[in-house]
Amino acid sequence: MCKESNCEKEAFCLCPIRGIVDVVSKKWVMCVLTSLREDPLRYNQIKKNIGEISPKTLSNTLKTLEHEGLIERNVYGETPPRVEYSLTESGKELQIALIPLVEWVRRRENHDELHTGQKSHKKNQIKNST
Amino acid sequence: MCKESNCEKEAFCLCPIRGIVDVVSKKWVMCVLTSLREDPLRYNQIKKNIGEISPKTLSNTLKTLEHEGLIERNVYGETPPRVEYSLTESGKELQIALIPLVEWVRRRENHDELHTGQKSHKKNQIKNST
DNA sequence: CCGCATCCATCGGGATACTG
DNA sequence: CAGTATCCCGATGGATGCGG
Repeated sequence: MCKESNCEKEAFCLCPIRGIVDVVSKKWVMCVLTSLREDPLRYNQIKKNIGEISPKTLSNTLKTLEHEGLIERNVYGETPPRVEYSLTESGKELQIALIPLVEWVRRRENHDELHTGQKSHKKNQIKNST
Repeated sequence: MCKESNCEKEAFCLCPIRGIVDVVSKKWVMCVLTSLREDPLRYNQIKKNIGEISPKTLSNTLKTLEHEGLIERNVYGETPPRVEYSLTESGKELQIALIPLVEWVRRRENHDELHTGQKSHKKNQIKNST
């Protein structure tokens, strides 16, 4: 039994993915992973791709992803220095595992537009009562 | 083209799911959704199921999930008051869409144990340099 | 070019007490 | 029972400047 939600049928418990969901929900992780889908990229290429990300945040994001085994960091001892980031096998498999979620989101957006004429979700979450 | 990560092939871009991933990554969302998988539950039943969650946090979590259309809130005008929460169709479909992710996590945990004798990920992320 | 160091604002979430 | 009100803390991420 999962001790976090006390669900009996552990095979169907969602709690095990809390860890990875914490990771992929970091603000820029999705964008970085998507940027690396095709080819290895260098730090500043990723930065330019995404645009508004600050260097510290990109740095942290890349470290987390490397630590999780989702991307690889390859250093080439050149001057000027050259560092390339690429997806690992695990990272590619993660993207595949996320496809059904992408499709679910797209379906939901379509329903929203059909019923209400606008996208209703995903903006304005409930905020803490301050 | 996705403007967030500038990825050309929008069909494969992960950015669209950032919204829902933000939601499901809230600390207790997975546990709540799992708790509701079988039957409708009342506020304090969910609370007791999960155990350590604070009332404010559970309240906010439920509001967010309701706002996202993933759960339904049913009030029965009784004394003492009775409020039941249940999954909507959309909520059930979300859980189904997450199954590949659950399986990916399980595979990854198995690999970790085979190679290192322990679970290596999901603890100690890199923290901000303070 | 690839970052790290520092400062700062914001936010999610815990603990606890209280109310309709 | 089903929440709200209040206070508090740690973590995240933006902006900017510096270093190898």
